[in-house]
Amino acid sequence: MSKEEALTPSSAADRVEQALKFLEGRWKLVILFRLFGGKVLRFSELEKAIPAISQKMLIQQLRQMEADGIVRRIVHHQVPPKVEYCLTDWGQALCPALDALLQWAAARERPGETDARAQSARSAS
Amino acid sequence: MSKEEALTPSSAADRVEQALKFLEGRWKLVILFRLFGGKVLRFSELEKAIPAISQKMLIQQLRQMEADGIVRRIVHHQVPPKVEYCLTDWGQALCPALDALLQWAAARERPGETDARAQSARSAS
DNA sequence: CGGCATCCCCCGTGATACTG
DNA sequence: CAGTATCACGGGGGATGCCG
Repeated sequence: MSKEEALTPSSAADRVEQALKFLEGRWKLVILFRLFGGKVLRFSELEKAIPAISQKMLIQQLRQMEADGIVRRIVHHQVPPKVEYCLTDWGQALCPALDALLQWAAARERPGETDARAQSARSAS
Repeated sequence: MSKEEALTPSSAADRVEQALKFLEGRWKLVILFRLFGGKVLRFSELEKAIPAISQKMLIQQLRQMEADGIVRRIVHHQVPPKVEYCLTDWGQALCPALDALLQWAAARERPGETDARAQSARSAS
């Protein structure tokens, strides 16, 4: 739809580059997948869920995504402190993409589904 | 769908992390979007399409993805040399995900479509 | 034209310790 | 428990030059 504003594919790729900026960073996607599906997790839960990440990185990536409007930070004014994270509506909008990525990842180990690896190296004249 | 094999979300996220490895790198996605839709581009065409990337990075990312079986390298034994790149079948399988990402990127500037930004900061008890 | 090698620098990333 | 601060390191990534 809206072919009139479809512009060239190059522009589309160009536009995506902007959006990609928000997902750059070694842990962004990983975290996002943890929050995938509207889950609300505490800081410590995320830490446990992603053992390989350092506290510093977790905070950093979380903060960035918060600033980008992808994740929401919910502070509970209690003691001990309790902070939860979840996707914003815009972040939720990423779910289809995240899901597609999931499909792809799954397909990788389920040959025949997408019948990859069917091509052979061919060198043109 | 397929709730039975949905296992825990954690496992899913875990699996994705593996697949994500293939897409890590500042330029992978950008390049992929350039090849999106089955396009076959020459090395120099990719260079022009992505001015911000250095030749070194372009080669590097391309080679990695080639090794990962995401893109195919077609060498034309001519002079002057001519090398083309395109997605492998598995790479093509990424298109749905890429497209979803495209949708997301577009939605960012088209509020009302996914009605993002409808939430308000809420601090639990 | 396509691609590799080299040099070099910056920042992303990690480990540790400290605060509220 | 959540988050900050500081230090230190490695390699990601840029610029340049040479080769097939």
